[in-house]
This record gives sequence, structure tokens and C-alpha cells, in this order.
Amino acid sequence: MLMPQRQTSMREAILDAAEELFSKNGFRAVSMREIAQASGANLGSISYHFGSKDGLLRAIYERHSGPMNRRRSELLTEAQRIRDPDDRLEAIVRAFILPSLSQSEGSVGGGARFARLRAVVMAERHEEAQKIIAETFNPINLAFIDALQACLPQLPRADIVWRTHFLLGAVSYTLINPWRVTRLSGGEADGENTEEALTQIVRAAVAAFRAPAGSDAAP
Amino acid sequence: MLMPQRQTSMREAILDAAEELFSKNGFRAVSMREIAQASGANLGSISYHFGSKDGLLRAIYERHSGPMNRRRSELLTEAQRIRDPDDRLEAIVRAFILPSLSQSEGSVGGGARFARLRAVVMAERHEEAQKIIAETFNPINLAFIDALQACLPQLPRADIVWRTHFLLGAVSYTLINPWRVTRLSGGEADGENTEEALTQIVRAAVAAFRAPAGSDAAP
DNA sequence: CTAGCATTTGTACGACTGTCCAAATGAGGC
DNA sequence: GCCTCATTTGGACAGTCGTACAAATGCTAG
Repeated sequence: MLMPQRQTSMREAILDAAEELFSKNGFRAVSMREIAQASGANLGSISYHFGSKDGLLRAIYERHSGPMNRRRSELLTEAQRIRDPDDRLEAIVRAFILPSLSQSEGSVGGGARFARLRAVVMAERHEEAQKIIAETFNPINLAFIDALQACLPQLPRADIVWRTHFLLGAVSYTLINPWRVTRLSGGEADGENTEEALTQIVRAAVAAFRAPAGSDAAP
Repeated sequence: MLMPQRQTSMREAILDAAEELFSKNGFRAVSMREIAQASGANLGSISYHFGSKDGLLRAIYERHSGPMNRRRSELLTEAQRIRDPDDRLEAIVRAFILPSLSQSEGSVGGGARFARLRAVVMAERHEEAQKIIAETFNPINLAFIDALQACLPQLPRADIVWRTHFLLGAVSYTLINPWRVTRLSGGEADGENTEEALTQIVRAAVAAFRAPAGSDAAP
């Protein structure tokens, strides 16, 4: 009687299938009929549960963004406890991207799958998606920027924002095209290897954040 | 009689309109009728000139990739003449991304518009587009990787590939979402300012490339 | 067992898609 | 002036899209 959000298994199946297909092929390219077939649900059921295709997308975001951002907050506060600024910087960078890259997230699906979905959908410039993303991720991103600023007090805030932006871009690009690294390196590097990607991106990002500010030149 | 590719102004108009729309909204989201209307052409004319929607996309790539890659090659060989490895590294990075970011390219449209198109279309995982991109840009990218390797002989090639990949990701992300930097910084940084983006990304990338290799840890 | 309600089903709708084609148009060589 | 061929036009085509809805179904409380 008063259990408003009882989770039918069909609802979950639809969410799973949609998430998988969206993350692989993008939002616009996937039809509701594909989702219906992949999830074993009837076409009408999707409309019944989620109202519209946009509603389905929003439900996917709502399922993940809560736990993911909670995890990032935890890791951030944990990282901020580190005294040495150098170690702290690395820990913050790691906390920033680990929940996106890690394969198995606490609650439901994989964090990597959801992150790839975000990257792909964001690139499609879908208006609804952009709104959801901004609402959901801007606050936590600002918290990370503040934490980075504390590690690098001499750096203008604009520089930190730029470099954070580049970090997000590197993560997105890696999630969208993992095979690109593998091909360009002739197999020497493995773009699909999550741990390798994490190690590489953290090292590069930390070095980038430690670069001098943009006011004056070298020697 | 034997002038196979006479350039009617209509053909150019269609290419211009399509490029503008694709770069703004992506490939799948733009219909041929939109392109027809925006260019003042008839729907049938597009099929007549380019055969199909994929053919139109391929024509856009063919119009730009030649001049762009020629420019990149020139800048690369120019940069490789620099003796000092530190200065050379920065020049190579600049040569790598400048033709993508610079507003006015030699031949036809803006280089930034085409680069944004590449980034958006690539994110859509359109098969034809991925094929074209790989064919066209892999060789020159490998040349850049070789040049970077020469500046950083102590670094494993896999690390260089990873960091080049991150650099491409940062550029893509900036082209797709220029406003994101502006918003996150509260207006302090300007994502749409090409020169600012170039300066910031070069400084960050150079520092990232100079980071130590991944075999052993710090203190 | 039955009434009531949440869910699932099947289908239909109008709008939009990329592609194709016959007819109309127009400009340049003879 | 006419013939030729590239280009443009307008419309038709088969297909897919997201959405809506009445009817069928199944589960659960009483």
C-alpha cells in the first residue's frame, strides 16, 4: 500500500539493458525497441516504468550518481587527511577518478560502464543529459578543485580549473576509446586494462598539476 | 568535358552547412533535410553530389584532413630542428594541437570547427567515421610519438603513447565542452578563448610528458 | 474465492528518417 | 538555334522512431 518504489525485477532489467546499450552506442543511436528486446521487456513496459526515453536516461543517472558521489566524497575527505602536500595531491587525484574507472561499484552496475555512458552521452550534447550532469557533478567537482587549491596555494584558481578539466577529458577519452591506446602503441600498452589506465593517468595528472603557473617563462 | 571535379558553389555550400551542423549537434542528430534547408540546397542535390550521408561525411574529412595534416607535418619538422630537448618538447606539443585549435585554417573552413566535428563524431562511435579517422590520423600521430620519444629517450614508449592519448582527450573535451571551464571557474577562465586554451594545455601536457616513468615510486 | 490494482501485452499512430528517381531546368559548345 | 549534359527539383518510397492506449494478465489483500 505505501511502498512507493518497490523494485520489480523487470524495472532493473530494463535499466541494466539500457545502460549497457547506451554506454556502448550512445543515447540517440539506441532505440527503445532494442532496449525492450535486450531486456526481455515489452516496448510498452518501458513507457510505463519511465514515461519516456529521457525519463529512462534520468533513472539511470539517479541509480548511480548518488552512490558514486558518496564514494568520491569519502575518498576525498580521506585523502584530505594526509599531511604531506605531495602525497595528498596524488591521493586527491586518485580519489577524483577512481570511482569512475573502477569496474565494480558498490551498489548496482559497474562504475566504468556508467562513466562511459556519461562520456558518450555528454559528447552527444543531449540537452537533458547535460542538465542532469551539471546538477549532479558540479558541486562535487568544485569540492575537488578546492582540495587541489589547498595543495597548490601558489597556483591561480583558473589554472587548477583548466587542469582539472583536462583530467576529466583524459578520463572521458580513455573510456570512450580504450582500444585507441592499444592500437597506437602496437599492443605495448593496454587501453582496456583499468589498473594500467589509472596508474598512467594519475602520474600524468599529478605532474600536470605541479607545473608552474602561467605568468612568467622559464630561464 | 574533362574537368571531373568542377566546384559548383552549391557543393561548397552543402559542405559548409553540414560541417557546421555536424560539429554543433553530432552526426546522427542532424538530418539531411536540415542540411538542405541550411545550405539552401534541395534534398536531392545532396544525394546527387555525395551519394549518401556517409559520403557527405567522408567528403568533409577529405576537404580538411589533407591541409591539416600537411600543416602538422610542417610544424613538426620545424619543431624537430630545435636543439634543446626541453624547448623541442614544447614545440612538438604545440605543433601537435595547434592545427586543431587554431580558428582560421589555410584552405576552407575553420580548423576548430572541423576538430570539434571530429571529437563529436568520434564520440558517437560511428563506424565509418572511426575508419576514416584511423586511416587519416594514425600515421601522423605515430610520427609525433616518435618525435616525442626522441625528446624523452629514458621514457618507455607505452608511457608516451598513454600521455599522447591523454593530450588528445584533453583537446577533444575542451572542443566539445568549452563552456565547462568557464562555468566551473565562475568566469575566471574562458573556455572559448583559443589562445588561453592552447597556453594552458601546452603547459600541462609538457609537464605530464616530463613526469618520471612508471617503474618505481618516489621517496 | 474474489475484487482491485499494478503490470504487461499488442497494436496503432503520426512524424521523421535516408534513399531513390523521373521530370524540369539551365548553361555552354557546335 | 539546337543539342547535350550536368545540375536541380519535387515527390514518393519503405522503414524506423518515440509515444499512447485499450485490453489482457497476474499478483495480493480481504
